[in-house]
Amino acid sequence: MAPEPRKGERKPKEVDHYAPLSPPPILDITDDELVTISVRDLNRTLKLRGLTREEIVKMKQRRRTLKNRGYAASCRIKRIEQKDELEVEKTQEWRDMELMQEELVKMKEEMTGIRGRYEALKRFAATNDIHIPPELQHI
Amino acid sequence: MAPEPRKGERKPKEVDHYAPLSPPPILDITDDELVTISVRDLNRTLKLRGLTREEIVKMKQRRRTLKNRGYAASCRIKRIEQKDELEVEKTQEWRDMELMQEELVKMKEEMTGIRGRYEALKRFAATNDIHIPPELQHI
DNA sequence: GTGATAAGTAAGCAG
DNA sequence: CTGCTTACTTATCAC
Repeated sequence: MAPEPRKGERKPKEVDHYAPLSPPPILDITDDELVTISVRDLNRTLKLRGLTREEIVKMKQRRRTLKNRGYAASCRIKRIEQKDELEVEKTQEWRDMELMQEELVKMKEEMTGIRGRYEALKRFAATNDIHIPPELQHI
Repeated sequence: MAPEPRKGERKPKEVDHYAPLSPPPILDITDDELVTISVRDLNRTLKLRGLTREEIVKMKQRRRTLKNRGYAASCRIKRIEQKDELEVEKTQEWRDMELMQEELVKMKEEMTGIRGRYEALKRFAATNDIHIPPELQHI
């Protein structure tokens, strides 16, 4: 089964907004390469090709934009992960609460039982004229 | 105390990207007015001013973008509200859990106490040769 | 057309 | 400069 598309989902970018149709790409480097290459290597390549200052600035900006694209993606991922985490924690706490509630109920029943027997014992003592020490008489 | 600015906060939009510097605004309407006016009224005004088809399309697009800006804002607000809600619920559950835990501890202490007295009562009976009915002997 | 949402772009802050 | 986060823009989807 396909992973059901989300609501406003968009296809990943295929065209490169930063490579103007004319003039053609000044360096002929893919987005992936440009965003991966080190600044040092990029500068060297730029210098070797003899790009103008303006072209260099454009290439740098294109690189920055590509980086930003990645940052934005990880930021979104992080956000939904945190939300999922919160929900998981909530569910877990809810389960713990249920368990505790059960334990509490069981204990209350046990308490009622023992209280009953304790009272019965005292009544038994009373009807048989047995004198119980005072420290054993309450509740 | 100022409401501490958020991390990547940006100034709200002041300039209108959709009103090109030249030629000047084709309709001289503010963003707020444009996004508020009804489609019917907008169409009437557009027709009255005798705008070209292209200008009308541009104006419509500007309106759509302004609307989208609002949608995006409410979407963001909704998201942070939901997150806050989750956190509040988590905190509340945590509090409830604490209370329940306390109650459980108190009950366990009470139980220990009553068990002790019950046992003492039975020992008292035993040392005094009192015969307790079998249904009152366990625990 | 309206509203919502995911992805992408740009501004601004922190390090 | 890098990385992140927010506001904004755009593409899409549902109604």
